Amino acid sequence: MSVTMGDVARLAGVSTKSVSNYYNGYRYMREDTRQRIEAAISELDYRMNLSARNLRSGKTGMIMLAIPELDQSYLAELAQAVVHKAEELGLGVLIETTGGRREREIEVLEGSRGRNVDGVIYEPVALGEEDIRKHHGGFPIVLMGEKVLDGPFDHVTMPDEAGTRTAVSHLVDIGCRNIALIGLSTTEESPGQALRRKGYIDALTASGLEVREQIMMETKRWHRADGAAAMNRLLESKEHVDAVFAMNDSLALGAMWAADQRGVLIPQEIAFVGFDDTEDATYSIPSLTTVSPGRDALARAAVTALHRRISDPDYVPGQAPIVTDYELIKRRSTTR
Amino acid sequence: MSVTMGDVARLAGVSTKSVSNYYNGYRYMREDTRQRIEAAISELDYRMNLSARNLRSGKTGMIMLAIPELDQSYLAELAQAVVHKAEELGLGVLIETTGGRREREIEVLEGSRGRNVDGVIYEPVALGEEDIRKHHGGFPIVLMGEKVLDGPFDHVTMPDEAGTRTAVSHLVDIGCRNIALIGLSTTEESPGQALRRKGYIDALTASGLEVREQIMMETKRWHRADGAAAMNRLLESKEHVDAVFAMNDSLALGAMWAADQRGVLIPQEIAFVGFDDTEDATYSIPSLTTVSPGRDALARAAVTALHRRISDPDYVPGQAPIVTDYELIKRRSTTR
DNA sequence: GACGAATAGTACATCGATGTACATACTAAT
DNA sequence: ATTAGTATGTACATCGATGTACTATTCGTC
Repeated sequence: MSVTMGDVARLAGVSTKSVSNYYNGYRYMREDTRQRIEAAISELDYRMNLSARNLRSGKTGMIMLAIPELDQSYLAELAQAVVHKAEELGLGVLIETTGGRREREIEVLEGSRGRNVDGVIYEPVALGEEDIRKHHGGFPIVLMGEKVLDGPFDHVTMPDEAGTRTAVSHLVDIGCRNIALIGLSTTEESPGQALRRKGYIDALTASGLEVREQIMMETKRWHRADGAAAMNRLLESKEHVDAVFAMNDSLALGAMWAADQRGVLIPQEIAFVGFDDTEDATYSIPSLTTVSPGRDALARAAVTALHRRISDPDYVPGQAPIVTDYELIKRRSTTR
Repeated sequence: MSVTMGDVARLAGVSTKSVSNYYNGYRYMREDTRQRIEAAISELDYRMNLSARNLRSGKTGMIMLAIPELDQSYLAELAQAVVHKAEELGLGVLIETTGGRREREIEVLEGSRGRNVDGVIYEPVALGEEDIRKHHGGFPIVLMGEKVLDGPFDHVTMPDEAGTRTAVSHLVDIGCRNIALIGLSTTEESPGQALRRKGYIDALTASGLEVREQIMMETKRWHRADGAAAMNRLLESKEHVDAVFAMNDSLALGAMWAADQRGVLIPQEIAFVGFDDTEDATYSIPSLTTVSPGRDALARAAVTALHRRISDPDYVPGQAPIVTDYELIKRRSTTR
């Protein structure tokens, strides 16, 4: 059927092991042997069967990235960064989307989605500490998002709380006193969500402002449509609002859009801040002030940690999570 | 080391083949045998070694999606759709980004990126007909984008030319007479790009309008930043322009942003139309008129065709490309 | 010119699931 | 009672690359 290493070896007049050695960069090989092998490979148009290599070596050279969805700017940009970094290390990336649904997240965690990977970078949304401990399938995992438990996992995370605090404080600094929140969960809260909520409340409290439940809006997901819907509810409620902090850029952009539709002047009447610093935020009209959470650094850290965990059997996952730096990017949506 | 099928078989008191049969849904198995096997599996917490299965069966259950980049809304949304459809068919998706670079595209095509996949969905940008014919590595491929050659490939494509013509005609209909184009290539043109250019020129010609090279702007890539830069050049050139057709939504949004920055009124002074109907376009301020190219249908068609090609040895790739339907979505960026 | 170290290459078993070919048991109909 | 299916299960070779363990050759140095 297909060309095997044995065929190449025969043509080159060497053993299959020598061909294998050639591919694996074995040091001790005479130049002419190498050339004969190369000639045989191209003559036969040989391509190695990776399933066989994987079986024998016990590795696949692939990692899985399990995220809620790809069609959200932040996650797409994150995925892109992960793919890039993985490529540098010679790893392929299999992308699995969970839709943030519990049952799918458990499947991924148990490994019953049964993909052939050496390890997983995993962003849980719906699963809590107990679930993760219980369903973990035994393969290397790097968790993105807050450290929810001690366990044999690396954690990489962004400064949700501090970033949010800084963002909300900035709104206070420019004179806002009625700062709405968009993005609370309608169901169970993800860890990152909880921390952003906490950051918001702390910032208000620290500035002596009242925390008003009426202007803390829930959304089902974190897309533009959800932000727009939440903003509409907020405007219809007639609560006084002079600023909005949204839990991510998509929500903020959707909210801005809804406000604009109703003739609200941005930022004069209502200022907006988002979180994530996606490309969209730079080029929105008006451009959006947002928290840049070190997305690339996060992706690099995750892939690097996973790679180390896979290739070094003695590696022990760090107990402290890796936290990236953040920066508040001030743009026109908060320029008064 | 790890639990094998043999261990399960021993515990259940059957042969390994029976365990294998269990996994593969073999019809003839007594209920109590099935239950013993299930019990043994969960007792041992057994997980099948997929490399072994892949080696033996010659398939991997994985397909590759090779696209220029993930951090562009259209491609992210496309990837999401592909992952979803693939999941329905039980396939995993490995994502490889080429950056639109020739050498990377060739690597993918030759299979020297050496990933373990049954087939590839491939969106070439920098490669021409000759390249594809020459470098094709022999595995099933579905090409996205214009049909560049006859060969053992399925093609799925969007109505680039007709969509563009409709979009530009709409600008004429609302009274625009000086319609700029943004998104020409600085280097070699991709097939889709060529067709959009053609659609633009044809629409102008059909309306008796002059085709002016001075207002046909080149961009290096198709991101917002490129659109903004092109718009700035256009505005600085002092050429009279009352509308912009951009080759995709990102370019259009970047261009709109740049125009807004310079105080241009949108759409009164300049109207904008994009292509792709990404989520961003719905929620931009003002919302963007754009061509919806049937993204989901495209993704479904591509995955379905590839799946059939992989699983049915008699399947012969269609000679005619699969072309999706399009629709012009009219929004505020062209409402006068 | 003899010895150890470095260099170059080989034969064969092995990774773990599945296809092939075959052996029973059980049922229903002749 | 015999036959012909149908249902249920097994033994063993096999997929293709690589690790192990071993042999053979070369080289520098005392």
